[in-house]
Amino acid sequence: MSEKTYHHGDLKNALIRAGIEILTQEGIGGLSLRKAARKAGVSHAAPYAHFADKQALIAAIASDGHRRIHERLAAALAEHSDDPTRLLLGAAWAYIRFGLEFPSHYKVTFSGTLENEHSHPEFVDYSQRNIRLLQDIVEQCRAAGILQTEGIDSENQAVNLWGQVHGLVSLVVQGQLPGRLLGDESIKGIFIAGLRQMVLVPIDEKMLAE
Amino acid sequence: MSEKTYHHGDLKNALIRAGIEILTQEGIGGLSLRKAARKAGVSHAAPYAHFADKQALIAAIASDGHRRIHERLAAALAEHSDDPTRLLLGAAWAYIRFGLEFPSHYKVTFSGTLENEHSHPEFVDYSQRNIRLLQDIVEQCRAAGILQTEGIDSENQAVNLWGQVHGLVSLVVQGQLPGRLLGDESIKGIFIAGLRQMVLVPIDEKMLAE
DNA sequence: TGTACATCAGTGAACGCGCGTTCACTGATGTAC
DNA sequence: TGTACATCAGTGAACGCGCGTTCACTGATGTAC
Repeated sequence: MSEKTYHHGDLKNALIRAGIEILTQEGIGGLSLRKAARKAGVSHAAPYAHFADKQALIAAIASDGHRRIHERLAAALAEHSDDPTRLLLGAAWAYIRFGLEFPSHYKVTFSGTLENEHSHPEFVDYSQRNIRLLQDIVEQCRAAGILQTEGIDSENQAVNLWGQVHGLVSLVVQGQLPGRLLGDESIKGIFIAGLRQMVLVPIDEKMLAE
Repeated sequence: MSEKTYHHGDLKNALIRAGIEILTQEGIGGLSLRKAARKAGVSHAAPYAHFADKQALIAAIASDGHRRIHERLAAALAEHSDDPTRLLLGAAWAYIRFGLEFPSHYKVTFSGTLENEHSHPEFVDYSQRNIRLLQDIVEQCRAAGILQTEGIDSENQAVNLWGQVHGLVSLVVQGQLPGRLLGDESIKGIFIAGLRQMVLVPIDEKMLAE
């Protein structure tokens, strides 16, 4: 993989990876096509063979964020197919952990750096896959009597749940919470306390393994 | 206010207003010190008499966002001092409306465009004033038996509530929700449904006047 | 009331920079025969 | 297996641009006497 050849072979993905690294190290302001090309060991014009413009690279990175979240949610779904309470907790916590581990990637995925979401169908697809997956999870929980079904349909409930978790991650990632609340344990506590109010069965903090 | 004088008189605030306008019209990427100066009718070097650098202008705009939110929350508090249910609904809805009316301003306030939040004490102050105000509201609701008090302290509860509302606004403002869910009425519905799950008394949609 | 002077908000030229994007090109690859 | 050729991913020079920031300056303001 590290031989230098005229043709890179996997430049598109290499640029996405490079972009994510730049994001992680320098934040959103530091991302440029030229820098990504440099990091991938390629001339600054090479990206144009794979991306129409800078926005297209950003769209690819944002889509990749959704894809990674999808992976994690799907893994939770597979692991806890027998226990909806653990499923809900596991999925939400997996989501939160992605945000905390890769704050800059998370921000690009959600913070509107992408200017015209709807002109990047691949981004919209990935995003909607996640909504659907979340709605599946919510429906399993409703069927098992873990979530209220009265006065709210499953789509609304899924959006609310997503909003709650996303909001919490955003506040943390964007430095809006006082420092005292920022530790992993503290965030877990806040998250559990919030979930407890929505869920109809008792929740034990120890259900969040790892 | 519109005579042309050598000394502007209120340039600092004029630049903040200009910045907010640019944000509204062109989004975050369009904001530059030079453009704000142009819009305020002043040479491109003039801003440096009032802001140390570009980040300082961004910090001022973000602080102004928090200030405006504070105004709205305080107004809700004053208006509904006798009815905690309406207070909670009114405050949350006032917050949401600010985000929907001024999406770009909202984004700058919360989306981490500001690089080093903690080196802008004025921003931190404004942000913490809002947390405190929200916590006051939560405490009133707890005392009135409208919010659960078991298993969650008022700070956690305030952060959760904030997270939920902020998350919902963010998803909308950043185009993450399918178009079908984006109307004002639809958002109101989602919001009410979410709140209903957290609040111990019945909520009537009509409580959200306006 | 009038004058001298310190203060400071604004000007405009100049700097260097990295960026996005285009273009004519070249080197490698794979396929038809 | 060998050759001709189309395809296309990559190169490097060049473009124009707006930006952040600095600096020596100038015009207005207000205050001490």
